[in-house]
Amino acid sequence: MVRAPCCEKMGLKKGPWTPEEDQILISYIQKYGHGNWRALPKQAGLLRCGKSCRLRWTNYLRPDIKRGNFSKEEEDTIIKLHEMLGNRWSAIAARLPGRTDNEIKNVWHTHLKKKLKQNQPNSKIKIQSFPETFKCDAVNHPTHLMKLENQGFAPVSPQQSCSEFSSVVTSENLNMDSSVTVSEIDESFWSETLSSSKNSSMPADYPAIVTDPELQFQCSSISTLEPICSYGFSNEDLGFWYNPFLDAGDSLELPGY
DNA sequence: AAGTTTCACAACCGCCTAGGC
DNA sequence: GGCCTAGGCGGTTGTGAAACT
Repeated sequence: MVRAPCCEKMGLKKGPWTPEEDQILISYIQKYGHGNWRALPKQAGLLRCGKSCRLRWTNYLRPDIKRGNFSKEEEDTIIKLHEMLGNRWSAIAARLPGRTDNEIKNVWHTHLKKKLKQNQPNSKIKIQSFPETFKCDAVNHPTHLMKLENQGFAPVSPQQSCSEFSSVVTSENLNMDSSVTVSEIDESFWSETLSSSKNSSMPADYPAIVTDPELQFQCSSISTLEPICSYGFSNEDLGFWYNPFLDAGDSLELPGY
């Protein structure tokens, strides 16, 4: 692919936008829309590349953008969504009306990452009861790229057959309020897990716990899940755990979300 | 008060993907 | 099917402001 010449070589301007440039862009888009970003700057009389115009509009000038500091609620939402989705800023922004991916990315790197480090030295989730109602305090776990280990609970791993997995997940050695250590795993875990579950002993209708985009938890079956990236599954962007005690369609309570 | 460092955030860069031809 | 382009995304950088020495 032939890369387009950079802005400077084309004699186009870079760097911070002036109020005059902003006004030209706003007026043009209000009048004609932004069907073709590449052609827009020329037609509007701006010495900018289309990409720069698109970024300025989507990140700063759009009328539906919420300016100002993030509220506590918004910060909490970002933290929770980041646990589920990782650095998928646009997916996170889609769930925060009026906020842009760039803004969320910045607030994450400048505030929230530090805040999390200070507040959460240990990565643990708490199992409150199991298996009648699966409850967990998910506030502290870092991302959904994790493996639940020991104390009688583990997600399915590529090496485990269905029966082996069932035997691992028992409630007998789980006490109320017992904790489960969480460790991060590499991205191949989920893709391997999916291929393993599809290839072998995992029944197609094996129940899974699925987090949906609205942060509601529900059960589904593995047959309805599709990989969307190396570490997630679903039609959209979901994390999941297996729980053989649940049937597809069951609902669960997961405080903290 | 002046110089230096740190912080916050806007903007850019380069890669990827979808879609048209 | 291959090429090309536009748009979208996440990572990174640049720069002005604030805090610190």
